Amino acid sequence: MSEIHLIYEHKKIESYWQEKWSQKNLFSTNNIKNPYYVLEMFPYPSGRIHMGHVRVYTLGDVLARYKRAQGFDVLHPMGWDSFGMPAENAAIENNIHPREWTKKNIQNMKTQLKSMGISYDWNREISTCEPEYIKEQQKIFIKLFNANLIYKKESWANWDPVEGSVLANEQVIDGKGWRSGAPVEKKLLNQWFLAITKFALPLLDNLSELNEWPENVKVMQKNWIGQSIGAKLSLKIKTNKIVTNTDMIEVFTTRPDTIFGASFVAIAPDHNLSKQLAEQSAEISNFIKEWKKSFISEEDLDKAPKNGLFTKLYVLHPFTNKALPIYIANFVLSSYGTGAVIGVPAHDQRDYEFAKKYNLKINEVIQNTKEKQNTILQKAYTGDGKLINSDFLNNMTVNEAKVEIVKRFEQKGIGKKDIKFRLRDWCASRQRYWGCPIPIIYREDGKVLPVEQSELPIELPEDVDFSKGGNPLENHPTWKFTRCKKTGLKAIRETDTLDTFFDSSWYYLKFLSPKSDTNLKSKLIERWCPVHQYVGGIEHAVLHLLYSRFIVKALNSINEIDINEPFKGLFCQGMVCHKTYKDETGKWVFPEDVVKNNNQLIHKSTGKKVFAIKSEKMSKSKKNIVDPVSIIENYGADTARIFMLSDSPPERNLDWSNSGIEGSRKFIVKVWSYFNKLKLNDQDIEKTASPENNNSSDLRKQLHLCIEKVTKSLDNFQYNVAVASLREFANYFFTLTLKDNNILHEALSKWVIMMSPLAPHLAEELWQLLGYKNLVSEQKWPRYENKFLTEENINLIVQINGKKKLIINIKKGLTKEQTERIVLENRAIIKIIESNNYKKIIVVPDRVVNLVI
RNA sequence: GCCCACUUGGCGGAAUAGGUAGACGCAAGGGACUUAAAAUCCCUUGUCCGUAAGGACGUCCCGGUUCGAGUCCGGGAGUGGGCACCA
Repeated sequence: MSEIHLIYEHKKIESYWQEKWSQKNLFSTNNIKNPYYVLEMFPYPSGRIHMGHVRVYTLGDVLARYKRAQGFDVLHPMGWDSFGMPAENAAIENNIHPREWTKKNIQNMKTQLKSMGISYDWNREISTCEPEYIKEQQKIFIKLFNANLIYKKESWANWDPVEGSVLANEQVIDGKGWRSGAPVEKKLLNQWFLAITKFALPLLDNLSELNEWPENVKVMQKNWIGQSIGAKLSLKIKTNKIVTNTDMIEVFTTRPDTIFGASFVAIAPDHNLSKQLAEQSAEISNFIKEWKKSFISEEDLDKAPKNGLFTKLYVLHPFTNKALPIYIANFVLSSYGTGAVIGVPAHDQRDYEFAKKYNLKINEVIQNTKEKQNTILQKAYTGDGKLINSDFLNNMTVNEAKVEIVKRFEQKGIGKKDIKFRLRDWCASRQRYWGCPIPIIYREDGKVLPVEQSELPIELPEDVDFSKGGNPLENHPTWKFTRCKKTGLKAIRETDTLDTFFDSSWYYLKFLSPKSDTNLKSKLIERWCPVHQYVGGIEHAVLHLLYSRFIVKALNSINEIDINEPFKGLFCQGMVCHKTYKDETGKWVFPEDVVKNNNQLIHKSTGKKVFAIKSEKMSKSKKNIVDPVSIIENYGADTARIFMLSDSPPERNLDWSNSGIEGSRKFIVKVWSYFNKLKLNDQDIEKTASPENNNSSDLRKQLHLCIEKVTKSLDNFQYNVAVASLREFANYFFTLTLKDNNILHEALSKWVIMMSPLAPHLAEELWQLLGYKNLVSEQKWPRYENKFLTEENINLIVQINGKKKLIINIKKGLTKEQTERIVLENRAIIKIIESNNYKKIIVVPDRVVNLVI
């Protein structure tokens, strides 16, 4: 029999089915009977997709297609996080307008995303730089402004000298700009802040309700918010000859129970009192000057020695009336708590180090009850124990003492319970052009006012000059000059633009009304939100995800929205990694330039030795990027998708390998060739629908096992296991033909439906080869039936002392006694128990029998 | 330093409730087809002993609970991530 040599033309096949889906408008929904909102973090339009995008969008698409097959009304939109620095850099470097550059990039990336065959509803496409988006965002800004949740304040900002802009705290990594890598400087600026700290407690508390979020993300947010429960306490300054307008110092402590161990008070160098003292003392002002210099280099903070300067002032201990010296100390932060601490060297490591250095008393007040330790402390003891040397607190536990001492503070009117957070308000000002304009005017009479609703959106001027550096909006000849609509008074526009994290903190709401005004109180939001499943990188664990939660809570608190959390389910995928190589000089080498010669790695063209470094996240600088566009071109989207889903669990890192992508391709071609050989027409379908015979019962069992495994794996985000189960079943049916199995057609049909979320183009092609005229993307997900899974016989494991000795195939459902008899009558077992009388027998019916000898 | 996660063959990884460890794939080796190669197909592949039948060991290390532990508990090591003078 001559066989026609077939070639799997992925380009033709994939574009054909993409066109079909689009014609049928298959992925568009306006039904909200059974809503399921799948969202992947939208990309910055850099112009080219990378493997990280391929992975996250494949994962999201599998879920969207799977849920659609299960009968959900799936919302699966895509848009563009299109404001931000790179567009402005491109404008400066290539003399192209940011808008033009961005639009071109969006076009390119959209084409690339479309070639992946993802089931997006492109009718809902949004872009954060468009007027419709800006308008809604400015409305939100004004709402928050009017509710006093946005305010302006002068503050030390992290100034990135390369970007020429401020950075949020979380955009500073190791004292360097997160994007530019330049050392960050301190600069005093008047900037807009969002009052996220007002929501610190609900942001923290509601984490426990997010039970479909990964635990590690919640832990990161918890640490980021950083709640400390303690007490604040006012201490009276003993002699106040020098300072006239301060006679109390307020301190915050989480260990009020150790109050009797206090031996000093330390204040921050930029504490108010320090500033006042500096005016009168050259020594103090010099100390502060020195501190300011070291303030800029923030590295090795823990290694930095603890320095302090005695102010010659004392406070009075509130209970013993003893005088405690006041120090100005470099380890006290003005930005946390009250900028002043009470030093208890015996029970705080920092205080301990400080006390050792300046010869201050170390008074032990907590006794470790578990281990008897020497009174000569080697380091501070911070654990639990019994209070000693503490007057009325003696013999209490730490927790009892905390409660009691706060009571005493309150009685004396000197302090009370207090909670502090590490979280800082969100600085949302950027001194940049390519961002959402802040809808605020400064009127000539000094009033700071939001722009009138009717004037929205405030758009960016198109004619800008980037050549001068600095903020182009500030430098624009006319844009910022305006008038107050109500009074006609002259006014100047705010020239700062918004941090792009503001743009991305509410975009999931905009998808619900992409083309019209967004009504935050609409039924649409109530029905579709919170997003059922959000998918994205863990790098956004605290920034984007916390800001989004805050925006929703802030709007909710002023009754502008009815939801309280933006994302019900969250999934964080791992990175895509690839081998890296370095040559002897330490320079990165492209993996494709490395060849193996006599068991040594050498550079293809130079012949020099190279060394394999571990697999790392794909990045340009490490030269280990694999371009998805060329992979899709050469292998097809389905091959790329299958590779992305195989082997590694989605939450872990995925190692790119050429053999892996080849393997995926082989699988696809093999399946397709098999279906081609079976090719059917309508009549054949009817023929195969003959009554079942014995031959097919095993196939049916295997099929239902496969359906069960795939369904459960997909439900648990174990996409690698789903692929494995689908391949396992394929290995089984590859050996079958329609002639000898009358339910093969049905089995293959169900298998193809299960393949369709993973490799949708291939699945459509196979569906057609099975003789169907409709689309597999419209089919219902198959159900597994337990009646086909129940087996007549099972393999009973027989163990001796817990070690597997024998497997007996017996009838399922036998009683304990029946099972025991079968085992004890088994010849091999008799042999064993004849020589060693057994002491005990454990029988778990249908599973295991264990003989103890 | 503090907090969290992870550790299973040569590699990526499977393993409802503690009950056949290594599914599925990659790599490797052998064979078939071919003038040859590629492609494809078939077989082998945790380690050790044994010609074999078979046996012993084996899920980072040490200990515990249990008839039975990759899975539960205690201690330790290593890797990765987050926070880091936060009082």
